[in-house]
Amino acid sequence: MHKTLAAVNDSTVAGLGRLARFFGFSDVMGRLYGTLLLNPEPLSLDDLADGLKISKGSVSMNMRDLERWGMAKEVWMRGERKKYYTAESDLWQVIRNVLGSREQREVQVALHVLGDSVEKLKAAEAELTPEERELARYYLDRVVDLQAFFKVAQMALETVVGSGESLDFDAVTRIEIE
Amino acid sequence: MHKTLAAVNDSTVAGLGRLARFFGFSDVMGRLYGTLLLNPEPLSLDDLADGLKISKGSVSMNMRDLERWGMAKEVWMRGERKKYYTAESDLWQVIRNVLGSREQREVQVALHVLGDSVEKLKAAEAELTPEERELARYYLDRVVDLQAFFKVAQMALETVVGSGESLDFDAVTRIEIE
DNA sequence: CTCTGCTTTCAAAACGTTTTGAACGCAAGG
DNA sequence: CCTTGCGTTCAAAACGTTTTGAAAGCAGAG
Repeated sequence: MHKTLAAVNDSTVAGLGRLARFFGFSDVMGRLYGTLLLNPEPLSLDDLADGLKISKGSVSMNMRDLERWGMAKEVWMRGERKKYYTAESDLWQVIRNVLGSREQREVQVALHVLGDSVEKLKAAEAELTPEERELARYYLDRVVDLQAFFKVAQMALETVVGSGESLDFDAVTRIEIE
Repeated sequence: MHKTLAAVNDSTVAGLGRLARFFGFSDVMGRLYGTLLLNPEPLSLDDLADGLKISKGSVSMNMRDLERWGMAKEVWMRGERKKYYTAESDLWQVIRNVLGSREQREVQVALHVLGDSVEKLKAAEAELTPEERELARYYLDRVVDLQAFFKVAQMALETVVGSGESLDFDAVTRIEIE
């Protein structure tokens, strides 16, 4: 393959590895996704293992995860006994999958815990000594601050996750903040 | 201390540990920050080491990081030889520090690499075989998609980082894809 | 049913990160 | 000066995660 193509392939695959790490996935998942993304044709487990120089076992496990997250799909090649995969190439769909089913849950949990804290602090007020009561108020201020942060996060996530079904990438480059 | 206060303290400190991890910091950093956040008075290294049951060496190193990130400040207590710290309690300030100096750089780098790829692909076109040329076009499409994603991220970051005292939430939800 | 070629599993090994604590450095007080 | 009480450093140990490869599983073909 021409060296320019190889270089672009390498940096893209490596970059998606980084991105995967950033989102809390394994590096390998990102690299597998990148490899699939840059291949017009579906690839088999062996193709992927060879291409990335990792064991087949690892490919097998990571591909399962990629499928679970809606980042890759299995493709049936007629007359073939191997499994073939392609990348889900709609990046926004991938982002929505991840944010929707993982980050949103995290934020919900955090808000729930913080809400609990607020309730507990208020409920306990009666049985506190004056000193403790002062500290409780201090806690309350801090907990409310944290709640504010998570509420913003929640809304931001809802905005992204709830955005239109299919997104036109050419249009994205013309994004504007009012 | 009253058990309610202790419980709220525990869950908040643990939660901030999680949050720190999410943002790519160590768990300990988050817990130290949480401990400081919930203490009206500054704490010494020993206080922190005792409170979190970790070694003084670890506290020392992690506090340095917290300071670097603008998440905690040293406080001079007159007549004391110990170092005392308080948390930077303006959460938005903390968020802006982190996003501004770390995430934004990451995104810049990514955009730069992708821009390079686009250039290289275009420049190499002349010397490619017809097959390679087709693949190059395919690569270009994918790289442009990734660029679009990072541009959105860049704008979102700019919105948050460039916001004033308190984040104008409407601005976040108005990052729109046309 | 058996063989064949592929996928999946999982325990062990490799690897990377975090934590510790002892040694060191440093500054203030005597 | 020395001593004392801190903070910092860093190598070693503990710990956690990822990768591997051999073995087991499974499905289709004959």
